[in-house]
Amino acid sequence: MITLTQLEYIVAVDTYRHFGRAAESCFITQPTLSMQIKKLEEDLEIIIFDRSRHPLLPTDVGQRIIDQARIVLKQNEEINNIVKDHKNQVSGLIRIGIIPTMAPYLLPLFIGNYKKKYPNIFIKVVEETTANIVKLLNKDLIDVGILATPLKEEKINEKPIFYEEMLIYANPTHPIHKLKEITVKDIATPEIWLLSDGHCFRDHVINLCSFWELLIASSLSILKPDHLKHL
Amino acid sequence: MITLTQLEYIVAVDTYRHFGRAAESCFITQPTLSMQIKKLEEDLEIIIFDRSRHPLLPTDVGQRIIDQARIVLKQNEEINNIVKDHKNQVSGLIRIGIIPTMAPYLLPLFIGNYKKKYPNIFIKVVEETTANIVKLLNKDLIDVGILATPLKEEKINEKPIFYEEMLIYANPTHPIHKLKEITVKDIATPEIWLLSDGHCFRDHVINLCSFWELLIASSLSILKPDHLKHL
DNA sequence: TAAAAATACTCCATAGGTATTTTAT
DNA sequence: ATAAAATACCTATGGAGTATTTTTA
Repeated sequence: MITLTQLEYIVAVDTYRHFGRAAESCFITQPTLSMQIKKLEEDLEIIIFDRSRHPLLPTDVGQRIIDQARIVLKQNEEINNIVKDHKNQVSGLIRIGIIPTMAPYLLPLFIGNYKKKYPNIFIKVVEETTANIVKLLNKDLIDVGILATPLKEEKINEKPIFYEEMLIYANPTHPIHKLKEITVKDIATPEIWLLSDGHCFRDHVINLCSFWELLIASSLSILKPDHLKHL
Repeated sequence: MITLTQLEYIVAVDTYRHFGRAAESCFITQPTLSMQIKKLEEDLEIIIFDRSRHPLLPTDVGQRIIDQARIVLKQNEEINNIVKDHKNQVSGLIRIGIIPTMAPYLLPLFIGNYKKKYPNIFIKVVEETTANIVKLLNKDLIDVGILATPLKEEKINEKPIFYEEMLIYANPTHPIHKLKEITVKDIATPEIWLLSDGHCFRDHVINLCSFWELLIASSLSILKPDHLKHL
């Protein structure tokens, strides 16, 4: 019979791609972890990890099993949430990944109230790039990511929390003020001031330019907390 | 730590509402079952079953936990399906509940092909009334139900497999032949021939009458296998 | 030749059993 | 009085440990 413990162990090995560190993360020794994983593999008559690769890699079936194991564990965690909810003792750690551009404007809007409502929840915030947040989500090293959508990542469930107009700010004397509609060509100029390369909002502007050929706005307005009043 | 075994046990007790029979269904003795359930209740510091009621009943939290436990177990079962799928050895038991009116016409349309494709699957068919099929589904005593929708049961996922016209068959000399549209009043007559009370198709006709006030058909055409060719 | 995973063995916590008592209709 | 669940006690499987060997970049 498969055990939840075994599922935790294969998920840990998948996360760390290293038996020793995975064992440590589960607060057990490496031989114990090896033993349990071997037992699971023998029970299922399936090789889950290819140890010949370095760093080790799950096999194809192994990956499918691990993905399903993550679902089982998440659903099992829900039981504990039901219990805690019933005892009015919602507690635990919530790990939030957020892009640095949003962090100082978004977090103050809810962290305070949230801590007041759930004093036993600890909130850990990591500021990371979009790409890294996606990686951390996929490895279950964070619980939520706050970033600019859409991601089009299969395993990530997106929930828009607000939409933003994109605006262009220009000097009143700038010729752009006379235009009714602003196209890509009108801002394809070195005069434009964007976030530097690597920032997702820059990518969004670039995407808008290349795909839609019609740019309505710049990314800078995102930073205005006024726009977030309804949160 | 909660174990999958414990989840199976509370689900069994919920299903049978009886420790002895639940234990039997899990192939263990009653004291062992009692012990595990007590242990789970102590671990969670929550009473799951109210033993003072006869037959015993889950508490409110208990019911929420049991419902979640069923989800966890189903998701865990998926791991075995992945394994079997990988070994091209899809096997197991599929329990189908079907209303007697449909059974002899629907089942022959797929059972044969299905058994050919998955020779290691055993199919168990029970013919039951709609109400009983719903009960069996909720208790996980069957895997699928085939019946006339809609049920409006919260926990049951409906998937229409085909729609049927409802037709009225009448003697050529009957005055109904002269009507362009047939309303409830036109068939509110003792002449109508319906399935007897308790049959869901009769209920459907009754519902059509009371809610839509316009009846297009009778239930009898359901029985014509010609209508199922596209399956 | 290091670092990582597997193996050998020991130990003890606990799932499961049998026999019996307690509790509730 | 009877059926059902809880309790007491025993057994043995297997999860987890330490020490060591094997494997491979």
